[in-house]
Amino acid sequence: MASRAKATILDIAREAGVSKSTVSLVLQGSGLIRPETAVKVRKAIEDVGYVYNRGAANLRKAHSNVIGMVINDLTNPFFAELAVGMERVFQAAGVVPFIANTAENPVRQEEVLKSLMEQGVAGLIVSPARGTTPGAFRRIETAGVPIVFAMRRLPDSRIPVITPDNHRGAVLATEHLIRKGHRRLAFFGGSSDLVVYHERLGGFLEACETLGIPSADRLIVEGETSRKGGMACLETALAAAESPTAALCFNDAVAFGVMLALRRRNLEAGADFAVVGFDDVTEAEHYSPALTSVAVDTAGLGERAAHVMLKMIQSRTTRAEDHIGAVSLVIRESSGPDRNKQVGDAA
Amino acid sequence: MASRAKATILDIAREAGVSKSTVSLVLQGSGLIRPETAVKVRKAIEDVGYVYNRGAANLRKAHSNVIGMVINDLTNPFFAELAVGMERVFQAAGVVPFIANTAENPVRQEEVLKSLMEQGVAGLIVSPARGTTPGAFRRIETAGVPIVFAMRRLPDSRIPVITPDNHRGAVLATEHLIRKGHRRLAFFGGSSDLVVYHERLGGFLEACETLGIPSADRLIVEGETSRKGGMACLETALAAAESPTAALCFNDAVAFGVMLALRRRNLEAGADFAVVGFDDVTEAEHYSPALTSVAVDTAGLGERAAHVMLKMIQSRTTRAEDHIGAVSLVIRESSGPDRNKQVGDAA
DNA sequence: CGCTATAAATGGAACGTTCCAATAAATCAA
DNA sequence: TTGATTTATTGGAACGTTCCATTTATAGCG
Repeated sequence: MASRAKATILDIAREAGVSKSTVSLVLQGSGLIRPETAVKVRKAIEDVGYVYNRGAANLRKAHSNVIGMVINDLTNPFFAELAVGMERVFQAAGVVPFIANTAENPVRQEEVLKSLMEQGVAGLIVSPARGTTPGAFRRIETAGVPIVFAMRRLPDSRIPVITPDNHRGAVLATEHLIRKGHRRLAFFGGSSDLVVYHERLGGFLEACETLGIPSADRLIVEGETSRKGGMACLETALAAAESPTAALCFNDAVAFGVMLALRRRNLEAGADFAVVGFDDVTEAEHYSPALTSVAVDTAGLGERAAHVMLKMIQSRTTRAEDHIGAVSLVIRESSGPDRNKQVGDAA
Repeated sequence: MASRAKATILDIAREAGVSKSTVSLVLQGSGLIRPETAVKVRKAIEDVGYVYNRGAANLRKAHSNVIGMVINDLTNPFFAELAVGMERVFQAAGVVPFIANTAENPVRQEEVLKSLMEQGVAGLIVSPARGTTPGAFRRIETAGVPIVFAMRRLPDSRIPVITPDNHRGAVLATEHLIRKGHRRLAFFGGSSDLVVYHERLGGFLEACETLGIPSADRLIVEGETSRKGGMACLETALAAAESPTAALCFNDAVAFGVMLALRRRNLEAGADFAVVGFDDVTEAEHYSPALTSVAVDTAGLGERAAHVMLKMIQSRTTRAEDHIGAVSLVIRESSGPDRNKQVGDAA
């Protein structure tokens, strides 16, 4: 079976009785070759079991057709949804995205980026790992390879970013809680080495300010952005002197953790303690009680990021505008008794 | 900034005052070069901002260092965990895995495989999409590129498979339910175009047989392998004349769906209807009630698959033994009142 | 000192493609 | 008929690496 030395363009040229140039033209779908010749060549390709060597091709061609998607945590369904959104667009454009996971580890990220670059990617969409150093992408920038950041930004970088309107989302959610009558509020989860954290926390604080919640009645508990982190946050909060009655969580994972911790204490999310999440992952709707959350249109942002990348590649530029995606509050049961059923308006 | 024509090995040779061959040797970490020379060269590499062109290298080298992981559904945390397990091993081996998602679509899978092959991957780990045609991998086999199937197998293929012991897992789970006193049992979710389905259902039926549950008291409901599918299954089952009191679900997603549907009917999983899942995803433990499930050591299977792949590449063979992973039943609340807290023994 | 053995560095050919300039064949104008 | 134009096809020179066979420098030994 396994025909030894793998077939090259010359083998199929010989097989079809044409020159290698002709085969190359056929491969690229050039309109210059006579249809009958093309058919003959394609048959030879099939017969020989030829596989195209893109590495060799890229040696001469300017651009490759592969795009790298670097994701900081694939096990988080949120980022998986993001990846899927991007994929849809790339597929339609005939581009194959390769996904690489950094597991929130900057060192791993470095390796992954290096490898992708060596592979000759046409562009990179990155959701940077926590703790990424500012210079981590300089190498790539000077190489002239377009990059787009998705969901997360770096403190002082000029790389275009596609992100939801975190500030506005946090404002919407916080206002919602205050309007429900809560006067002592908490912000749960996340840590200050993430720019997103500041954006979301900022929105929370602004809404508190505007609606007259004194800073003494705001509790901020940093923590892991996971279920476990959320559970810890709730424990901390309930141990406080004047404990809060409602919390905006950094993301849905934290919110799920909070709800679990509540249940363990025989408290009910919604009735005894209001919980609002962020990101509105698909699970949120199915939880019990269903989680009120800020919907960010994850897949839509993924699509947008992919489009921006394609545009950048096409116009061979390394610059693009940021995109701040609209958000909306999806009100479900976890934020309190089900009195008003309307959905928050989009930003 | 972006130094135009990107630097090659010759540029850095000139910069360092050595020959291109020397640079190549340094790049490969050959012990032949004098340490001081290596240092000089590495400095030049840094100064010039050189990026290695793996495509060019692969033109001469036998093997590339990239391995493709083709996953049928990245949004399913189960497969994401699998991917993460593989990654761990590959990272340690200095190999970079590229992940591609097929979204359970055979056509997409075809594209993805083609692209990966063109990229010159050293090997492929594949969780085949549902409905994959038997011949889909012939191309790759004849090209002599090693493949391993993970979690799923194809009906009549000689490609090595890494999979959990589905049959045994189903037997364990079913026995557990029967020992709890249930006499009318259901098997929920999945469909017969999946080999796994037959394995799991087979275990269920065998256990029923052995422990004397007549076939009239076994209900089999096919359905989507998702929450939604699970909800539908339960409705169907409760509508039956003599409805079952317990169900083994095809996977955890189905089980979650069943529990949601129970809650909507104001029934409690465990007390009113026993539910057992399959795969034991991390969520299972955190659900309420916590889900009894067959643990398959997902990440471990991923690691195993990666190891097998590395071994195949190293020994340049395209054959390897199948690996059937041990499973264990993790008993939690969803399968009935919390009387016995022990964990099922491994297969 | 000359000779061999070892260590370090090197030039050139090859890998599989693309692309340009050139050719060959067919068509048209005059 | 000849030349110009169009249509298909083709050889050869890149592209950036690796690897083999050499060359050059260094050391060892009698």
